[in-house]
Amino acid sequence: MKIASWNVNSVKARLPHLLAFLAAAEPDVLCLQETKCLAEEFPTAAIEKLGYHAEAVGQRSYNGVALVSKRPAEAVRRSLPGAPEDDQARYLEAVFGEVRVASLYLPNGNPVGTDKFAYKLAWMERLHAHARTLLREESPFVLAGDYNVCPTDEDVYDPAAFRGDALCRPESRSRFRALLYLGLFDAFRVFHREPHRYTYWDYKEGRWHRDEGLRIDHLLLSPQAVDRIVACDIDKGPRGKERASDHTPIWCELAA
DNA sequence: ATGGTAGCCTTGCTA
Repeated sequence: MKIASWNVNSVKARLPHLLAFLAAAEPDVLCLQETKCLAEEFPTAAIEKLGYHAEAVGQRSYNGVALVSKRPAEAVRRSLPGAPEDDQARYLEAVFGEVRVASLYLPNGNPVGTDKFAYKLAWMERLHAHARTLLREESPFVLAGDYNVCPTDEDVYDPAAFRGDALCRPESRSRFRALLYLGLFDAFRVFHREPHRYTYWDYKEGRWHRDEGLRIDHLLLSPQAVDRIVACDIDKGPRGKERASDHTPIWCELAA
């Protein structure tokens, strides 16, 4: 079972690239973030032509997440528990066979010191509480998405320049580590120890061409999912295309 | 030389 995650930075602007990725990579489940469109405007028909199903939550202009899958989603959860007043479309979770998969778009949190940073940290604490609940089931699950956290300085092209950034602040990193301390695994690091492997490159200043990026898109796996993992990697192909998203997909393969 | 890019029901905000 192949599970991929990709922040597409507008699903409408990226539809040709999205369809090409589905056809080439053939993931069983693809988690999308920053779709930037209402659920009823999600390009479901084009995706269904490739034999995929789609579930989406969205809002105008910002945020929005989706699950694109070969088999239909079951037991769909359309928000992260813990804050019923939170109307930002950042979390979607469903069951596909024996594996539960979430597509999440964690708040960016910049600028530090504002309510945006406080919202990010609170959102991470809600995610921690929810992960703890899911772990009690002792079943395979994958929390996939744009975490907007560089776990260590090895995940940043210029750690000094990002020291004060919400993606690298100690408060963000400690909450990310708290997810690992629960027993979740950073799937990429199960297979790759080398530093400076990125999933995001800023559009500005030629960052892509100089490979100056950040590793902020992650697949966090429950122990029962890690027991099945056979591969995980970053697919840099889509980032190199014309009119690319600023993120590229990360994927893992779980044995049946 | 305080810039640069991309997307959005755009003229400012988010990333």
